[in-house]
Amino acid sequence: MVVIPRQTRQRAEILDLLEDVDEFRSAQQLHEMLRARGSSVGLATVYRAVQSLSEHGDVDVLRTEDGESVYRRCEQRSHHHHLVCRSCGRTVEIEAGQAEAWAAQVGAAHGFDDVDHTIELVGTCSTCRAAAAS
Amino acid sequence: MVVIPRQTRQRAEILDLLEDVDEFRSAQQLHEMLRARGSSVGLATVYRAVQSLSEHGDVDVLRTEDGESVYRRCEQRSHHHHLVCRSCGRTVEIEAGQAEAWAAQVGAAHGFDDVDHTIELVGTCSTCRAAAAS
DNA sequence: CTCCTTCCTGAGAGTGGTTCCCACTATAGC
DNA sequence: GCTATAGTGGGAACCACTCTCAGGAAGGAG
Repeated sequence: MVVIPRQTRQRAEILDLLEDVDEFRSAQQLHEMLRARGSSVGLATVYRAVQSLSEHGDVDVLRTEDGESVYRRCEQRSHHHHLVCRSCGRTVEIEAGQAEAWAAQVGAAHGFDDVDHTIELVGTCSTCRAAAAS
Repeated sequence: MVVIPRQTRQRAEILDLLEDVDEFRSAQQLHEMLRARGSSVGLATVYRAVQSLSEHGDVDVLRTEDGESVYRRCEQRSHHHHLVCRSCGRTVEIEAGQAEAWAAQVGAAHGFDDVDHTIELVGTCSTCRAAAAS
């Protein structure tokens, strides 16, 4: 019942690009980067690709403060969370076992089942802090 | 330097409505509810009101899964988090001291400053679970 | 109470991210 | 190769949200 996406030039190029990028990027940014690389992929195709990739767990999705979806290919394929620099976008993948245990416990205490959690951290990384101080 | 918004019929009606509503609601939903009540307030005004209210900490904002902003007047005016039923929208305000301590600690461990956190929980409440089981 | 400044309101136009439509093209199994 | 089928792309459509700007109301000064 699992549908395997067809292997096309476009998907390959998008995956290649994602390998080279370390920060969360929007579909539009990815599209622009592809064009800058000289490859032509339609914007709609980029949207379809990142969407399908995220459904398969191959990329992670975040929503920015202004509602834009941003994507990133993470090292860890298993469930994890992110600590993102609000200035440069540098991203650290973090384990949140402790916070997740707390979430499950709080949910249970209020009689809730199947509790999903959204946990994301945003801060200023040491590099950007040093740059700002100068 | 704090700007106090002028007191108008529209803002009063929106606040009144928010008092009566217990779930997170979008600006558009609030607008519709106002019209249903017989009061006419422009959609733009609803957007402006909830935005200003949220900036003043009088209402809480959440982003739904599809990127829509939803608003709710909470009991606690101090910082807190939410456990929301994915089926009926029932909302419980929760303390997250434990999770916040964890967030600050993780941030510090990676050299990040001014770490903000987004922590929201979604589950199925006992009432909805019972209803689904029947 | 009245005037006047300033802010608020609202209808519609504009914006921007995302999805849809659909004719065309490329993939993968045979 | 051939064919069925899925993917592609450009533009239109969509939708939440914001802006514009002229008219109206709030509230302080006198």
